[in-house]
Amino acid sequence: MAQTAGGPRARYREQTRGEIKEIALRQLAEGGIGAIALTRIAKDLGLSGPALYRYFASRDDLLSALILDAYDDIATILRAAAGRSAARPARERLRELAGAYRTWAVTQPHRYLLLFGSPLPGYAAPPDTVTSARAALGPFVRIFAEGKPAPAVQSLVEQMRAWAAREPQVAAWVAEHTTPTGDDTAGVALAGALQAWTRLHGVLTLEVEGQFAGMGHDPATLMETELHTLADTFSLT
Amino acid sequence: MAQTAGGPRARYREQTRGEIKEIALRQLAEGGIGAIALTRIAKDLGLSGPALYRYFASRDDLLSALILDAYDDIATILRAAAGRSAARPARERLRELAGAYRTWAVTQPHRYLLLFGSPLPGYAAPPDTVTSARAALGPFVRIFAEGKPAPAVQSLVEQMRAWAAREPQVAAWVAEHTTPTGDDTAGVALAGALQAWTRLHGVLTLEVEGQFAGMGHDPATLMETELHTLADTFSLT
DNA sequence: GCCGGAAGGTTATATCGTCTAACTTTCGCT
DNA sequence: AGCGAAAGTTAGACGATATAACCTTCCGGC
Repeated sequence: MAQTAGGPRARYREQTRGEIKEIALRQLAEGGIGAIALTRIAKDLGLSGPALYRYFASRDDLLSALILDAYDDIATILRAAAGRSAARPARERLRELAGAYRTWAVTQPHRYLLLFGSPLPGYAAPPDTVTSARAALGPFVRIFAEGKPAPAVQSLVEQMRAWAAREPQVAAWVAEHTTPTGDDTAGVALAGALQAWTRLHGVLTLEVEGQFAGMGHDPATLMETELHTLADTFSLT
Repeated sequence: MAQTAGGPRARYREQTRGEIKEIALRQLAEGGIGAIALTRIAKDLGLSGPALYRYFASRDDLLSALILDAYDDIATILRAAAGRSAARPARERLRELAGAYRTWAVTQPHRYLLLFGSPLPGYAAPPDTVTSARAALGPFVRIFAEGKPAPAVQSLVEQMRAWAAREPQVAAWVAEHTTPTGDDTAGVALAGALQAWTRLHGVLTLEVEGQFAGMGHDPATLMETELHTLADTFSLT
């Protein structure tokens, strides 16, 4: 986080915001999103009621902050996983990334659900989340840039190629993570990353929500199978 | 639904329960799960407040009913899709099933999220949901029973085979949907169905939650790609 | 050093939601 | 005809979000 310099007032403010978020995360872990209650946070802090509104304009505002933090967190651990395995073959890098992602998700399921569970009633994701989500996906893009996609995924590759061609920001984002080798690198890289992300979520949301309860498989095995076959589809080394 | 015979009292009761659920679905469609409020339902019905508790013991009780209805609904449309395409090759049957499933989800996203969005605070899924979920998956099991899985999915197939061997109910459920041809039909069928379900959810939850907003692809294409490659993995005809 | 004003905190209150308690009314059934 | 359960009512406890109106602390410029 930034240094939060400024006067002592600003520093105190930032610290209090931090404490509030901390307690909110505890409530989240204990009872899910619905259990995050400003009044109870206030009580925990020894404050009373409306004082919290000095720090967060509304409950949604607090939740937004938690969501942004979580995205940042994920981006960080994924960057770390990517760095840790940078020298290894693409398949293993994918495995490492996915493993880090899954660990994050299953060790703090409520936080994962905060990001990917049902969107809140009237809640509209702040535009920053798109940026953050992209940052998180970056490492996946890099991996699939080297892929040679099977015919079955061709139309998806084509759509992604067109997307990158249409929006310069996207092309720039891809370029940031790849050293372009061929012509439609961007399309392949984006398609692979999208599929990887989608498959991870397929497994993880079901696992984290407990929908696999009573089914005789190890979710980790399912996830690895999903990524294994994806790596095959893109002929990853 | 059953004839709900019995006295006129029972019939009236059942009808009122139906109206309550109807209004609840409307609120769900308009504002998500959080927008379902017993008091407002009561107002809509011209009743006042606590009267609803004669029909549903609690808000969670009402939600449970909605969830069960939704599962039944899905099972029904999937059965229909399976019947509609019974004579066609496995790949096309998969496509038909997935299409029906996706249509259901995207035309009533809130209802889909009711089933697969974040679980409610203290809500524990009634055991019936497991039954219902299994019923919904049945048609997928049938399709993959004919598959010849690639080596990449072997460990998953093995786990599912062991599961069926361990729990007679599961074996019976599989047998109900297949005409066993080989030895480990059950393992293959279950693994394929599980993967199909997982992939569908990966795409659909992201789509329905709007997480694909601003990404340059058609979710339908992504879904078809995902299933196409799965069909390849299982060498479906 | 001092004092003006913003930031932090308070209590009171409106509103809305779930759910219980206690009472009354309706109406099917014997 | 009338018993009794089902259906409905009002009153109210409780907890949550959020606003209003009002003190209090203390940073910072002069």
